[in-house]
Amino acid sequence: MLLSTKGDYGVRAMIDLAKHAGEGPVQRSEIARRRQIPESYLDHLLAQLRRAGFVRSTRGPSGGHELVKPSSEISLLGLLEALEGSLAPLGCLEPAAGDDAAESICGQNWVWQEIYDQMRTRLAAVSLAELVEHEREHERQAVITYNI
Amino acid sequence: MLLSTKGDYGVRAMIDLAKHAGEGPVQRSEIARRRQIPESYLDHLLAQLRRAGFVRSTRGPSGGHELVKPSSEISLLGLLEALEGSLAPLGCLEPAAGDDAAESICGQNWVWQEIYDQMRTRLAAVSLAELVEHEREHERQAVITYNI
DNA sequence: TGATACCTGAGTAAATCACTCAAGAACATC
DNA sequence: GATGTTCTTGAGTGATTTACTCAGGTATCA
Ligand code: FES
Ligand code: FES
Repeated sequence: MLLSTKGDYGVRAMIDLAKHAGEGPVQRSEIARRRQIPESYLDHLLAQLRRAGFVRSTRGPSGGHELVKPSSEISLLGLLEALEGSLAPLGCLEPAAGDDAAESICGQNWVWQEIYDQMRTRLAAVSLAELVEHEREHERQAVITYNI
Repeated sequence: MLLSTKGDYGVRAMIDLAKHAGEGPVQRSEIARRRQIPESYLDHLLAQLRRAGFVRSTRGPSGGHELVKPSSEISLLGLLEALEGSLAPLGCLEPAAGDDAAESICGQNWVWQEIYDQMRTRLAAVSLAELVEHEREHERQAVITYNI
């Protein structure tokens, strides 16, 4: 598995923040409840997101977290790489300082390089705003189904 | 990282076998040396590949391993899935019996489903024979470079 | 029968994962 | 300025996975 809970939870949290953007700070306890994330674990993820410059936070009563940039300017790629580090499917694909000796010994390198590039391109093209929109659409569908 | 050394070593070994197909059994010690794989570890990988039906082996002096099918009929996808299990980048994408409740709670599901499908399609389209051919090409290039 | 090679399962050190806990620092309100 | 709320940080932990090794066994050939 390429993504750990870190990436998954982190994106969930960001979707939540994006959904409530402009309504003032959102508290971690609310995010945790709504998105089913252990609260004490979410702490660390929010800290990481803040250090990465995606989120700003205020302390004290009625404090919480909010997005720094508009959600349309945040790509899924940027988010996930901030949370997970490199998304490379293989160690030898990481840009880890001139260690391309592996290619000569291992013949599947090029296929994975292709796949990795495609993956990154796709992830870069998806914005947080799009994820929120998708979720809203999904909710509408659910309501319609329920009403029938 | 999606792939562990298991998948990497396993494919390396298979490339080696494909390269020497038709020349009788290849010994694990040779594979290990040529492909830089710990020999005692390779044992387990070859056993797994045999159980998965990719390789047949003969014991005793001048024994070893050889491919069961022609290398053109072995896809990289089949190989890797036999070695690594599912290649799903996220737990919730595994076909693990009607657990699609995750989609309703997590909004990035669909993007990864797309990426996963593309990845599998690409991997299915690459055969072991192609990997060998690529490696041969690479060797030729290296020789030319060396000669200049 | 003995040398050669594969086969198998147990074991293991190190790393990573998915958290929890506890102490602290900033902030708002009364 | 005391109090309670909320974020902040680091340390610690059990479970799991990774990447192996090792010891003993089995089949085959000469
Ligand atoms: S070492 Fe990179 S693909 Fe094998
Ligand atoms: S739970 Fe599957 S993408 Fe988040």
